[in-house]
Amino acid sequence: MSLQGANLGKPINIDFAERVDLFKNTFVFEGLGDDDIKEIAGMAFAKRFAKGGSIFYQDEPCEFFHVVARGLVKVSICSFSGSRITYLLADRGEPLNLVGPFTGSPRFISAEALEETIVVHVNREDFLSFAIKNHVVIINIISILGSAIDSANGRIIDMIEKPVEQRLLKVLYTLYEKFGNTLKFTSNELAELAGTTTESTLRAMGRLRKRGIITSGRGEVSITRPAKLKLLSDETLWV
Amino acid sequence: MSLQGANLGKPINIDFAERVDLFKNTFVFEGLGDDDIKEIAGMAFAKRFAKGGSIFYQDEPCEFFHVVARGLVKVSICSFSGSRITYLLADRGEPLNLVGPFTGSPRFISAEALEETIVVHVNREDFLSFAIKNHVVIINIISILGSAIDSANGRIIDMIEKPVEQRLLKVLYTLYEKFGNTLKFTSNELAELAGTTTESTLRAMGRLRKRGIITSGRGEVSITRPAKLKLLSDETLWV
DNA sequence: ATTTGTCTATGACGGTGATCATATTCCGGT
DNA sequence: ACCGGAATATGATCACCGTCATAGACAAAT
Repeated sequence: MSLQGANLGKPINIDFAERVDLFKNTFVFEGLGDDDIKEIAGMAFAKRFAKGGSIFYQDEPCEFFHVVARGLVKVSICSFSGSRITYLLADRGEPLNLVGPFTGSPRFISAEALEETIVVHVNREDFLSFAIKNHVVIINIISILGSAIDSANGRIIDMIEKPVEQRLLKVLYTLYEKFGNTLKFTSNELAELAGTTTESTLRAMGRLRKRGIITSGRGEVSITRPAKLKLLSDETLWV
Repeated sequence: MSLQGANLGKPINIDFAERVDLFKNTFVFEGLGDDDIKEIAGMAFAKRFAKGGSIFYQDEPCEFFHVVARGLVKVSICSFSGSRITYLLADRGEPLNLVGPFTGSPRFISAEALEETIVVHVNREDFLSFAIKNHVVIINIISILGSAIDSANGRIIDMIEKPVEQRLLKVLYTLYEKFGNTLKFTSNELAELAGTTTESTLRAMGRLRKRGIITSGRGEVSITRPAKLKLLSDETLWV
């Protein structure tokens, strides 16, 4: 159980060239010239987080713009009563917080490393003035936020009209497209994506196993019939 | 039943001064100087829509930035199977589409006038270059989008952990804060906000009526005990 | 005045899935 | 090597709520 402040991340040095390479693969910066990329890369510094480490916590004011350089980060939102949904699974090149840098105010999300992870930070104000100077960045951010809103609304509709099993299929197919055949997630993590309980996820997975669509072991699921999966889950999420 | 293109809205003239006044009350433009407000107001023109009229329809590419000048507009998203959730109830000063102008691409939302309504339009490109020139606008937009994302995620969690009645309480309290004691909405419209069916909404309303929290008539609900309502629905939505 | 459609209202039914409980397996830490 | 915690697995229960059906009230239209 990762207590707040338990794993704050250790500063770590990564090459300027490596940071440039990272930002060239970051969608938010797509459309920028090399010089601009270098400018923002020059302001960035990195931290390393162990599995389970907390990159930021809900209700903390936003100080940095974060981009994952290596590893995998789960961004999730948790209710008072304890239910939690994960909202983004960010790997290399994906930012963790697009809104925070603009408002500075805390939001109800927290970010946790799902494996050994390196996250690159840029000071909020630096990122802000850089974004404002470079319109492309703004447009990219707004279009990503638009997708996020669409996705969230889609999930609401799915909660209304789709049974657990179909939501899980959608989750699995989305993850398959992003991470490939072998998905290193626990049933609990999948449940947080599908908006259901661990038990229901386990039961649904049992059925999918019987139908030969997946195999599963402790902390991992393998897609054996992607084509069938695709067929069954017509749409995908944005995760 | 409003068929596509049935009510496209009639061009209508409204004073320059009136447009300026509108934009001064539009949160997206908060922080702008008078001259800037006048500049964007100069580019705006208005249309009138009858009750039930369609301001824009899903899958249409975005051509304009829209702001409600008078009346009330329901922005909603509809699934293939027909379930629909309403995502925004916009009255005077509220924009209908913040993302569209930046991407230009169609999104899965549609906007319908709930009463006699006047909507002010600005050409997408005009609005875009204006926003980019004026950083405050960008920051305002991004912070609104952030709220929208938070709200949508909150609704997902509510779908998981709150029963219909509590979701309805939240909807009613939110509407009460925005529109006052008398809410001119049908049970079906409330259902689309609470993420449930018309029948379940009607049943829940019956219970609230028995508890003396509301009274209701055809197409309208009145809040008789706001304090109790507030107490029961600890949080509010962003609608 | 009659009709038509929308909105409200309520009953009956049945399934889904959350909750609680228990058992077993697997992995990591000491 | 042992122990403890986490993850998987599965059963039993039951309330919520979606679906279908029916009926009446009200408003607007012809």
